[in-house]
Amino acid sequence: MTGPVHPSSVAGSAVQPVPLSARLLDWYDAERRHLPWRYAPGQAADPYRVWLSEVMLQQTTVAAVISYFNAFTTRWPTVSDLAAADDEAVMAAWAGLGYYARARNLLKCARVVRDSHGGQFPDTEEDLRRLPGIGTYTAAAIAAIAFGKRAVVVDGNVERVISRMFAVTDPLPGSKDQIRTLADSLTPEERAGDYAQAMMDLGATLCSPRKPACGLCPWMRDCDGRKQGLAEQLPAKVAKAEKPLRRGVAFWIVRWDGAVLLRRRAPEGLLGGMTEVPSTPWREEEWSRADAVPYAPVSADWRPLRGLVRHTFTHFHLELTVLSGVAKGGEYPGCRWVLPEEMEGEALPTVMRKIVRLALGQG
DNA sequence: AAGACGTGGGC
DNA sequence: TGCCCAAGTCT
Repeated sequence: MTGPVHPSSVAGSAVQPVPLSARLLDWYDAERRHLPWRYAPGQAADPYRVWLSEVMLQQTTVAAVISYFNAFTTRWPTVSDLAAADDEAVMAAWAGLGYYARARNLLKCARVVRDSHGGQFPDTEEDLRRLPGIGTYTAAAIAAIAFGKRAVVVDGNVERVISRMFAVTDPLPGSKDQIRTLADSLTPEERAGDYAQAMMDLGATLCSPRKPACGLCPWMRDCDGRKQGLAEQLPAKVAKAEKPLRRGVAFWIVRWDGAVLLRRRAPEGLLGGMTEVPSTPWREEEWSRADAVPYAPVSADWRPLRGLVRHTFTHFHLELTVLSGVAKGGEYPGCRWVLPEEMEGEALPTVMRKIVRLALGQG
């Protein structure tokens, strides 16, 4: 045997090997999943919806994205609508999805498209790459899916598929260039968008991180990783650093009418631009009451709430205790009074909603 | 050019 | 329970 056996496209003696890409596309056509941002074959993709979905899907599961995508496209049907939106409204609509720099860059990008591109997304990877929040992957994905351009689309799924297919044992992220070159070698000229989505779908379904369904894979016979019994162990990755534990004290400040004092976080950095329950900084050292209270935006007769809020971010664990106090009201810099029934519409990230839940539960 | 940057689900 | 993971980007 000199190489992989390819099925023939036509029965007969003139055996034409079917390229790997064609076999993947056949699989995709048969297994095509219906997602709100996906279009029927032959239907023109709306670059706005492609862009929005790709940004939402960065490091985020399909299941988590669907309701946000539907909410955004209903409320802001075009990139011009989004460009005209209030920052606060967009941040509130994004609340819970995570990686909030994406939402800040989403607005920046929409406004650049409006102001510098006549309201139309550019159609080349190079120009897309210049827009805020669009990196190598997203530029390639939009070029391929929205504009049908051949592009080497490499996300985490593709890295997994390719590293298995070619039995790349060097660990990520060092092997990224190698994987990109190999991915390039398989990428066809035709059906660029379908091929990109097919690769990602393959990684998301059959070629999954654990228990890959090799028996159903259109590339089963060609996969070096499977042949070598390595598939499930790939891609290799360098070990991640341990997450430190940080601690903080949050201040649940209630006014006579039940309104709670919330604060706007700094525009950049962790949870940048989002709303918070005021708190001390988060540090590894434990807080004494005397250490913490000077960070409260108001003075009050503090009473500790029962329990603890635990939350894990990408790079640290967080434990928050909560001090509750009653304040007279008034204005405080960067702060607003919000009734509990209005919390829903606030740009409160999940960790902050955990504090709200804890406090309201002891109302 | 490592590290910052969220969250929820699965095992 | 705790760790790994998901359609990455920015600095």
